[in-house]
Amino acid sequence: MRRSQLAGPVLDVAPLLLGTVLRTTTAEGTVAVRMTEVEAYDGPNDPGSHAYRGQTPRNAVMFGPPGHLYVYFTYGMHFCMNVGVGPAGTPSAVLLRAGEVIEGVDLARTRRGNPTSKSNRDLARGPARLCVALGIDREQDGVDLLAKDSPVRLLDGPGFDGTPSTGPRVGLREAPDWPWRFWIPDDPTVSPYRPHVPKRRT
DNA sequence: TGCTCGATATTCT
DNA sequence: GAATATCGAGCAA
Repeated sequence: MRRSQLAGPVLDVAPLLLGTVLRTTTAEGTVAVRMTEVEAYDGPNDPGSHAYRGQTPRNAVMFGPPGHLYVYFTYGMHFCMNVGVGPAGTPSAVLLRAGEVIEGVDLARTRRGNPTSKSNRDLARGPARLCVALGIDREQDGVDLLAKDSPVRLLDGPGFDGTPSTGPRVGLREAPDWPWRFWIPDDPTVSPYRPHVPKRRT
């Protein structure tokens, strides 16, 4: 993966990220994940995007140059991670939804809090789980994924060679029918589809 | 197996 | 005040 590739239209870039390897290195050790599921968010044209209503302190990274990490905190409890794509000033991003842990499995299991009873496929199955397994939080917001000394790196690699499956994005209120979710067909680490359900108050 | 519910940052109304 | 790009514990059937 090169930065020039990430500068393209988000719907072209999103499937390219399938099968690529993301590696984090911290004092605890190294964890690497092969991406199996992503979603595209097309900045100002997409009512489901955090950037749809303009720049805020939280989403500022999406407005910068491509190849930087956008991390946000949601539901009072969870982190999710995106790769900023498109040229600077275009706030498009690809949400990383799921992956397969291929390096540092023991550390990932420890971070997920259950070293024995969960199978490996659940370690990074879902965007919040992916962040936990990789040790991602707001500290990593804005890091350059293509810099050699970065704590979070998108590695150069072949990526997924086949035809990705597509479908509606998960859990969105706005534009739930746009098929901007991409995943590797038949991969067991792809997260289950959950439609948006409005929260009920008492 | 399939539901309801809580955790509470950030943004929007 | 209310909704949200979520997850998993706890409970009913």
